[in-house]
Amino acid sequence: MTETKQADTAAVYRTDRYNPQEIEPKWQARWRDQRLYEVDLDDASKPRYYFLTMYPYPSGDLHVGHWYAEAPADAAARYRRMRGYNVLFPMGFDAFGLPAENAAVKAAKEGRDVHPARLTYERIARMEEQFAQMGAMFDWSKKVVTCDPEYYRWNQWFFLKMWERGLAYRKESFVNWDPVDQTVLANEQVVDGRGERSGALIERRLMPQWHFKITDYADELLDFEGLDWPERVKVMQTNWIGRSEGAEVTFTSERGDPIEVFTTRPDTLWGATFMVLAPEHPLVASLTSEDRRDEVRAYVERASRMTELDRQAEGKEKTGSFIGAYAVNPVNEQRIPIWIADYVLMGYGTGAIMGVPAHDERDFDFARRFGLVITPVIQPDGAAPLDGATMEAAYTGDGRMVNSGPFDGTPSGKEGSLEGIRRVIAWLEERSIGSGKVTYRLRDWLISRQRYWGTPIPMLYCDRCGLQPEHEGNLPVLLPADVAFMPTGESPLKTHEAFLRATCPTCGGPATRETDTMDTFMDSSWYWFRYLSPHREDVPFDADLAARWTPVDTYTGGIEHAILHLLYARFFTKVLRDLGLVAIDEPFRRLRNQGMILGEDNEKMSKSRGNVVNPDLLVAEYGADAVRTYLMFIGPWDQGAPWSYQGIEGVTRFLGRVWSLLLDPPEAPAAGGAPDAGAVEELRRAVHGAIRAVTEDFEAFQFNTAVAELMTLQNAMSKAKSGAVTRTAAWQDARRTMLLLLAPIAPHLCEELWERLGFEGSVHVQTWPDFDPEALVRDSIPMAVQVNGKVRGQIQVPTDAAKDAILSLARAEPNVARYLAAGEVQREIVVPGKLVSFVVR
RNA sequence: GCGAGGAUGGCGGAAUUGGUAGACGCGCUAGAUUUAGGAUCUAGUGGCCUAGCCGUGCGGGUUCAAGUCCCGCUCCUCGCACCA
Repeated sequence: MTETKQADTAAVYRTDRYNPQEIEPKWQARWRDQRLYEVDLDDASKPRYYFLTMYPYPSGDLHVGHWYAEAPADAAARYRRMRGYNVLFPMGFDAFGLPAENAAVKAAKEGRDVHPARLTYERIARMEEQFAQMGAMFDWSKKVVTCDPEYYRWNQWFFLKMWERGLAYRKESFVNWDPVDQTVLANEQVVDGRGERSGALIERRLMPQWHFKITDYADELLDFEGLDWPERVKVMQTNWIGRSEGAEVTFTSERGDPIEVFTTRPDTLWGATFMVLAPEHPLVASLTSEDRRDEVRAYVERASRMTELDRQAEGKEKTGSFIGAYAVNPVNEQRIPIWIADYVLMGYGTGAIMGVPAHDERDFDFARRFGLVITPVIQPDGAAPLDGATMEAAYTGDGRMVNSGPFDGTPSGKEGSLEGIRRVIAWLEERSIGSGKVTYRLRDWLISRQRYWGTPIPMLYCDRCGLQPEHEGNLPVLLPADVAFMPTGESPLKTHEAFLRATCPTCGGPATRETDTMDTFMDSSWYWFRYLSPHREDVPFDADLAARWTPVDTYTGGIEHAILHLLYARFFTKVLRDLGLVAIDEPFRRLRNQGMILGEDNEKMSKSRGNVVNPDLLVAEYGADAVRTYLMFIGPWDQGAPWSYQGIEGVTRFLGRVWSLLLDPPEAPAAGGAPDAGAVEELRRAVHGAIRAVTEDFEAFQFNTAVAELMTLQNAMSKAKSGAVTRTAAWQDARRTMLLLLAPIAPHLCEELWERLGFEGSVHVQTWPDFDPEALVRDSIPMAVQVNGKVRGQIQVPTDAAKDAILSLARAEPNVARYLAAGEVQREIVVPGKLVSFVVR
């Protein structure tokens, strides 16, 4: 009888080493079958928490970067759920976009037929399988796929609403043309003069394009009040919006044409000795004198042909051309020459500037290059009077106004006193020659793309009625499936007869459909609302659910979206608010960015370098839990780190140790078998210390130290483990706590152990443990003793008895005892667990 | 140039309000086990001229006490950059 029982016990415990390949698929299937992660959005019994991670583009393969983005986020979401929240953690796919279309074009070149839709849905299916391997708690019942007509019809619907409000408009303008991808790009998508995706040199072209009026919201977008966002993201957006305050002043050509300029230094108006217009400025042609015509035309043409990169490559070396005309400076009636130069940009301010070489570095360079007059009008205090003929650089600092008519002597500048600037603006306004003005670097969002694989813009061209919006009832304007991709890369919509043919919603006559599609950033500007009701056909999203579930509590994703996506998403949320669809101003309350995983060689992973780490192989080799744990342990999440195979071996060992630590039968009890009270106390302390530390780490997104704490707990438990200790309640508590704390990180392992140890239910629906502060208090702790900064020894100190500490010290340190006796101790500083210092005279 | 962040062992990285720097892991060393290797376990591991001294990029400062605070530098990463 006894023998049988022992054999049974052994059978339970003898497993078996930790084998993730066996347990992980089992639990993934069970969680799916039990619908463990489906969220009831109407459950009001618990506080709501919306945890969102940026949805991926369906490239067809989950790489380590996806794991790095999603696995720690999943752990954080699981933690939040264990804290008692009803957590929504959805996932979807950003499914429109160029790669799929380019694949189709490439196939067409090779005589094969590949449709982007088929390709995209295949890739999505494959990536969903890979996502399942991660063991994440995504609620797939809320899945959003942006190339589904049920999704993109709402892009079209929003577009129409924005059209009605004047927030969407079509305008001919200079645009960034990507000759490789055969489409225009938003300013945000041009990096160093090259296309963000293709890397091709961007050309400037004048084309009619669709825009969203994001500039209407520039000021509001500068306000990050109440947002818990990384500083650098806020700074990047602020710089991008580029607000500057100044004045708009009207100069006049000799002939009488008004020429507006923008300046941030109206206090330097008296120092304007020339004007510069952008080469594209509309007045250039008419103002240019006969004798300068050829040269000016040549300059304009050269500038227009230049790519953005060429313009930048010119560096500080200024070029320009005098146009043979003069303007009158309205403040002092001075006659000044008008030039054109490409350092003046048509797209910023008014496309024209006043040249104040004495107080602007660029104007100074330009004046020096072309021998123009330099007249100082700001005199720095306590310096020799500035002389335009001998100045070696522009003076951009503060000083007193000189040579400035009624303002002479006024303190002025950007740094200290703004008095001069303020008074000059008031003076300009009185005389109606200028006014205070705020200018932004931000341009309107160019949303049209000359591509097929995107949301068709629901607009029509009618010969009789002109530009007309499609009827709401006719939405969605479907992308035709039967298209032939041309090797040229040109959008097949342009030649698709059935798509082009439409009926004018106003006159009923024939009309032609717009063939441009929308930027895919449109799709990602509102997808988190759609997760709440992904299949509603009557509204883009359930307003009631949106009211309860948004703004998103925590949003995570890559820093590369600091400007593009995040700025558009904020803009769009404000538009939705103004359309009366939501009541919030900001979409994401808390934002956290993960860094990048580099190859083992500390370089960016790339096929050509051969340093790519394949997560599928990692899962096969180490298991998903090990991959998750390692990615969380590898370093601070926002920083990223180089991959290390030795590193993942380390966490694999840790998980294996947890496995055998919790399952293996204890050694035979020592003689007598009474547990050592000190050891039990030490174990309790380790357990509660871990609860406190891991909790804090999860709150702060410090996953690396959370894992480190659990390793420390494992070490403490291994040390404490003995036959006697394992019979105590403290050991039971330690086992349970270890599983609860580790569950968000290594969900499969913990679920398996939870079951094997006979605990109730699923570990993932348990409540996160609280730590007991009492458990952390030591009755006696070692302290270093420091006197006037020198460590003089170590003593055991009862925490609640500073007096005793002094007495102990007095015994240990004769010198201090002497001071004490002499009453010379000024104060003592006792820091529990740290050290004791004494300050003596 | 402007803005943000950073510099800590052989490596990745830890260090509430200033309180015994180097947690945790990797690597390394020794031992146990093993026919051997691997795996696993145990102990050790900042440096040095080792009763002690020196150590957190450099130079000053504040403090009983500085990786942490202040002043002045150097270097690195990222973002923006002729924006008037």
